[in-house]
Amino acid sequence: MSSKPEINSRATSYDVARLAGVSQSAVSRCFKPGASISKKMRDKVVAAAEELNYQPNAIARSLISQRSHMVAILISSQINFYYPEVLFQLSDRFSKNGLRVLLFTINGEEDVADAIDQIWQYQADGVISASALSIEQHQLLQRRQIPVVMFNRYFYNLPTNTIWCDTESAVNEMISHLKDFGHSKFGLLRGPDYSMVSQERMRLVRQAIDTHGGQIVSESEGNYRYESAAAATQELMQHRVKPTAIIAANDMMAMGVLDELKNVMGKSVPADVSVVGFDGIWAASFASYELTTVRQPIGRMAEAAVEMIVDRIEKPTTSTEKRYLTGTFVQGTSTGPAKAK
Amino acid sequence: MSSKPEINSRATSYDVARLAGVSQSAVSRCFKPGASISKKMRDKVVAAAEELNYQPNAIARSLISQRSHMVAILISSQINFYYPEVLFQLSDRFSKNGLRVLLFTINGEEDVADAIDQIWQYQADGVISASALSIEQHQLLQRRQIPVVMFNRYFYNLPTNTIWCDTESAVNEMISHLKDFGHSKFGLLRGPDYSMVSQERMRLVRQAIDTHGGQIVSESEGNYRYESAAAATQELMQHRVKPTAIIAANDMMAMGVLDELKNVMGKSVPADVSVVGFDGIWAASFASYELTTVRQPIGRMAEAAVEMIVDRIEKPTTSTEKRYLTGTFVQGTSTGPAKAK
DNA sequence: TAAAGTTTTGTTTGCGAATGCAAGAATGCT
DNA sequence: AGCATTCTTGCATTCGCAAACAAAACTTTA
Repeated sequence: MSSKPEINSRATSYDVARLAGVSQSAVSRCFKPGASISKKMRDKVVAAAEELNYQPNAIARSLISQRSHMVAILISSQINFYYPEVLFQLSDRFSKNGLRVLLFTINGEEDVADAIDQIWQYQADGVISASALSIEQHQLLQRRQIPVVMFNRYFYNLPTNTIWCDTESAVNEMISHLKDFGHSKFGLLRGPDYSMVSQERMRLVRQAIDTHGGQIVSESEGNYRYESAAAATQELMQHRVKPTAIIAANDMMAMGVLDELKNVMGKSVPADVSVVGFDGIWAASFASYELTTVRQPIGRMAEAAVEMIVDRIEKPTTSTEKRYLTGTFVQGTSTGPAKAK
Repeated sequence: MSSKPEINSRATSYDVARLAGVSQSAVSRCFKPGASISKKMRDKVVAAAEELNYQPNAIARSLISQRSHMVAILISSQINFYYPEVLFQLSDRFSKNGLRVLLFTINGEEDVADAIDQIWQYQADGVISASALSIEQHQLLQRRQIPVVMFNRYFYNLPTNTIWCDTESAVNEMISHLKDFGHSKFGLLRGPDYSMVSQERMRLVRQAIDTHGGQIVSESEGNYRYESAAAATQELMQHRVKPTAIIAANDMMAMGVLDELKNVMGKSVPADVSVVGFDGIWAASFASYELTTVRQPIGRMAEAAVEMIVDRIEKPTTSTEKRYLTGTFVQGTSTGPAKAK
């Protein structure tokens, strides 16, 4: 209340107890929600605590209670607007749930290993992984009994907690939408071949193309990053039969494709070529792009991830679960009628 | 080494000590760099530790050593590509310095207050603030003896540790560049008026315009966000004397201006209007924008911030310091010759 | 009003590692 | 060899709080 310019050394629960004339355990109870304590006692303690500017030491509390109330987030530090969106969504929600975020930005395999050690050392209550994680690393965390939720990651035949975006019907809509515009020659810009997300997206795309008719006239592999799209676009367009629509495995690359087409190759989008992506990142909706895409419900996915990890922390024996949230088809202006031959 | 599918309960230094036939303090010393310990002892301990998969408990270590090796980062969760860039740069560097990042994404005043409490409770060793922080809140942290480094924030007349980008000469270059292109009628899109960054940038812009000649024909205020640029652009362009160049207080808004001009108002950039921004965010370099801008050396600034906070943690009595890193003028294609009248 | 039940409070121990101190081992020096 | 010096090691204590248990205070009920 009053401003205190002087330097306080940190007050402990004993200091508060002494000032309030009660025992240390009373102070502890006063700060533990749901503990049995009388109003009179609480008032006394609170008054003393305020006087001393006391706040419980979370470190000590973590040590004794074996619960740090910290959750680790592993996230790729790759320059891809998708990740920051996920991260901020997760972080906002964790703080609303009374959990602190221990952030690990991942640049490579060795960063993950390091992060896993730190998670263990800091007794993180749980882990959300939105970055590459090997099966071994996942198992290591399991052995250490740390709940893990994979965000848009997956292992076949392994019991993992996963939040996944189901894009099947949206992909169907997307291809149908392109078909309606008269597209039948597609160019595919895949993500890295090891990426399950890319594999799945491309599988659904092929399946939908089979269903609706049309053919894939050229293919290329990118690394999900904006920069990788330039060369890939050239490759896709140099094919003898040119695609009239390019399907990129994520928005970031789709933006790169669009930029390469429009600003480097002098093509017009969608008049000459249509472009679609995946993710529904914010930047894809900018007027310069207005991508047609399959949007992940990132907010809801983050929500679900937080719920799931909180459950697993509270009840570690809960069996694993995969939650599929449905992606939605978003029509932008990057798609239009196929150019007449 | 060998794969151990069974569930280990966590080993403590006592377990290791018992297995190695030494005292607990020997184990502790073995894991403390620079402690006095013989090779024979170290080998014994390391062997036992590996056998038990032991890693020191950072929580316990923090409690006794009064050093958590965690640094808090306060960062606005506003949708502005600048922040994620800063955050990832900081995070990557902290992990290289053996510090963990406790992330606080900030949505409003009350989030900051909450974060400050958590920082105190978790005994964070230091704080990097790249979000709004009131003087009172800053002082509270000072009273609690927690080193703070402000990232692109500032208080007049207060001893604070600050990393700041000095854009004076770059702004000069920018205006001179516009002048060379024949621009003399400028539209200013300010950031929020309380923002020191915006104040400073606009001050330098006005000063440079005074120096090089030219006039500000219209002004508007935005909130640094992409969306706020649309209406502001309309406002700027509806003036009786239309600006031939628009100067936005950050790239995010400059991108919005560009999009509004090109994609909504049907203008051409830079043929009809030139646009410039500030920050030098990655997205501003995309082919659809290629903004002319004043780039902050974000990497070096992050580096400096980390260095500074590490110094302050190691030697808390070090006097405060402001470090000004020089921004650079970056010429894109969003600027060109002023349209003949 | 006294016994039984309920709630509140205090006492004590322990979470897991770091560290000052003192004892013990190893080394240097004459 | 004998003594001083340096290096290692173990013992005991400490960090700040939580929680099991015991003791005390307060309610209820017959």
